[in-house]
Amino acid sequence: MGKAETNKQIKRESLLNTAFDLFTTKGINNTSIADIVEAAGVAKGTFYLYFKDKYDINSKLLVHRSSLLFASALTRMHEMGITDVREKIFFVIDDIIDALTKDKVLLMFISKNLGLGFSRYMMESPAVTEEEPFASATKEFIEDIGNTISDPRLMMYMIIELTGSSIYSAILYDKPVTIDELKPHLYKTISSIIDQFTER
Amino acid sequence: MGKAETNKQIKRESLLNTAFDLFTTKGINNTSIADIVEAAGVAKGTFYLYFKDKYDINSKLLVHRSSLLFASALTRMHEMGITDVREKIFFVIDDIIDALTKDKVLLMFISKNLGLGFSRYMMESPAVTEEEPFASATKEFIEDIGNTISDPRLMMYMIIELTGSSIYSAILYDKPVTIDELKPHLYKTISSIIDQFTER
Amino acid sequence: MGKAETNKQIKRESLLNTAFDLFTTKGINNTSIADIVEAAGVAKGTFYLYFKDKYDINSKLLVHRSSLLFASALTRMHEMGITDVREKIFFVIDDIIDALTKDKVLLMFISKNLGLGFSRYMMESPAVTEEEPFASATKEFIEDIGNTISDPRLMMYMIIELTGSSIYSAILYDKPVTIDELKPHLYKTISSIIDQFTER
Amino acid sequence: MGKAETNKQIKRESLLNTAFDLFTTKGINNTSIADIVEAAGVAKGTFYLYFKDKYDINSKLLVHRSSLLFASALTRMHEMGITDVREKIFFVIDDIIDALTKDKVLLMFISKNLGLGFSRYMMESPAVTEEEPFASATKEFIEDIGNTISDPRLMMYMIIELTGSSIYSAILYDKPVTIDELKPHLYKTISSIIDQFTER
DNA sequence: TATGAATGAGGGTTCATTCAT
DNA sequence: CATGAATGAACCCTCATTCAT
Repeated sequence: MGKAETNKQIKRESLLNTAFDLFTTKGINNTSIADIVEAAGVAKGTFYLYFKDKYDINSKLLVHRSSLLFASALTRMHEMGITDVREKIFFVIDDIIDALTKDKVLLMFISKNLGLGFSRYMMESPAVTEEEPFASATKEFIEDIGNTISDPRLMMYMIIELTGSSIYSAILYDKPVTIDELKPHLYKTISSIIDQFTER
Repeated sequence: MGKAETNKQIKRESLLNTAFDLFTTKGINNTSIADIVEAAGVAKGTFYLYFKDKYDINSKLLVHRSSLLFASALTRMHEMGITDVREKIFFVIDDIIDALTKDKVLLMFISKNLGLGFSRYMMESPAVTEEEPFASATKEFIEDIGNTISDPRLMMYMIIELTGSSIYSAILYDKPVTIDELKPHLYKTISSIIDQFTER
Repeated sequence: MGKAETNKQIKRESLLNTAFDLFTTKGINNTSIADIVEAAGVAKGTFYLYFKDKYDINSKLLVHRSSLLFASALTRMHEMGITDVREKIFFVIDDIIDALTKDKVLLMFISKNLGLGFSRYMMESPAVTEEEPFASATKEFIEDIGNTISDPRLMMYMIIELTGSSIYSAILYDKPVTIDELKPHLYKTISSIIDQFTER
Repeated sequence: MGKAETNKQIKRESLLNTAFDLFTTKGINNTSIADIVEAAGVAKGTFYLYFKDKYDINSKLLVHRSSLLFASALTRMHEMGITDVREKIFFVIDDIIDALTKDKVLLMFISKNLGLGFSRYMMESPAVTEEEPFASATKEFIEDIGNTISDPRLMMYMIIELTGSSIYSAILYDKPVTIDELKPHLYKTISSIIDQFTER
């Protein structure tokens, strides 16, 4: 609780934020630890008190930022009191797309790191995430929709892969169409994926 | 044509193949030019007679290897004498998935380089590809299906993104399901995407 | 005397013992102060309350451990009530060899630190030793044998150098012979050294 | 033979000599590779073309310098046409002591590196020495005296250990006596060691 | 063309030491 | 007395690139 403890958190946060800025601006390969500490205003040795190397800080950033993204979408979903499964899925997807449209830097950061395999990270490796709140929220969501969906994990995998990979270029470069032009087709396809997995 | 000319080609090929092996084994970041020339059996200076740096050799590899993949699928498609558009699309997708299932190293190499944005590379940047045969084949294919498809580029974009991102984990890790378990769902979804874009 | 005083001694001892273990295991060059304090379970700053640096703790260890070795040999010698000079010398040498044969780690530690020049340390530098009991015991011993030996310091120098340097490899590696095979030759040579210095 | 090859040797020699000077002046622990290359007038990277690290250059120096010492003593011995074994041994010992008395820096360098165990290095590890001429010369010498000596290796071990450890302090500090005062006693002792091993 | 020795800037990492708590 | 976060100098080592041969 003391002043020291607070100071530590400030240093850590400062390093995280600075690293995020530099990684998204110059790329992780062109960012040196010297760059990070200089911009963060701490000594070089201090970096190593908090992180193993720049890949460590990078993965911690990734977990933290993308967890927030998904968690806040789920929170809002609950606040809305939505009950229908299809509506739930669309709400979450839509919320995340909106957030990423507003925060293109975050979109680039997440895309570069996850590459193909967006969902692997989101759905499987709780060991990697290490963030209990997020992991449990994801699990809960999948169990929740499991009542009406035959294979909820596979369905979410397909939806997330399709969405994650197709919105990137649309949001950032309006290519091959703008995100607003893409959405109708995307949602129609998602809808048909849900159909496939809905028990009749 | 002469012996010298041949020797040059041998050196170039040797560097390309060696670089591919090292990049896929150790990753491009952990591969130095010293590593490449040593394994290829040429002198350090020789490298610079053929390539600008290791990113240059990497992008040339990417273009070459993935062009072959797509071109050979199209060739086989023509050989089969398929006329139906839907069948054409399925044939090409299936052929590429088969090839990548058999050559996982190539799958990893392509995935790591393209990340999200598989289709951007395949459909758009002729400047990047610089390979006429491949670029024209792609163009031709898109024009070909344009007769029955309302927005062929967007449709191919969605199909390729969905396919490219979802098969990676399935082929390499059998996660969340094996490629054989994924295929029925993938093809059903592709089918519904084609439906969306088919003029009635 | 109080509890605080005791606690201080515990910390100091803990640091000394930990340092000994690490120095003999990893070598002094590969042992950092961070290593020592971590293993000893004290804070970094605490180290500097007791020692100047790792070379300080090393030399204090050396003095302490080798003093004990020699002092206990002399004590046992007195207990035995030996009177003959030649017997005294052999008893002390034998006792130390036995002790070092049983404690090879200590042998390595002393050897590494003293290198050539075993006797310089034992016979001369009272400034380095700073340990009165040990210094006086040595002095007393030399004076004691001075009655029958012409140049007791030089004689002890030669005996100690010969012994100290030849037993190391024999005890640790059985090279070029085992310590038991070496002993007869060693003692015969020591005997002839004593002869040289014995007044007739 | 070319100019390049010569230049390489010059660089290597320069690094070796510079390192020797610095190691003997400042000690190996206080000498950085930056110090060495700066004094040698080459770039940092050049160091690594010839040596693995500073311990590598150190051990190469040790082998080279001490080989020369022993080899030149043997050469002179042969030139003298000495036939008596006892005389041979005394000649070699005397020659080396003379050389080390004249080159105290070399004496310190060798002493610091070999510590106890001078003879282990000289008599046993041909793998460490890697210098054929020296190794074979040593072997030859030992075989040579084997005709009249029962266990020539053990005898040489004892002589070398006694000599190596006792002359150090005498030459460098005149302690406990000067080298000239030590010699008579040393030789008398060596003589009695030879006696022990001489077959009657 | 081909070579490979030489370069030296640059990056990652360690660690003794300090000092506010 | 004791702590341990913070420091930043120092060091090791790599490696893309050049250029005389």
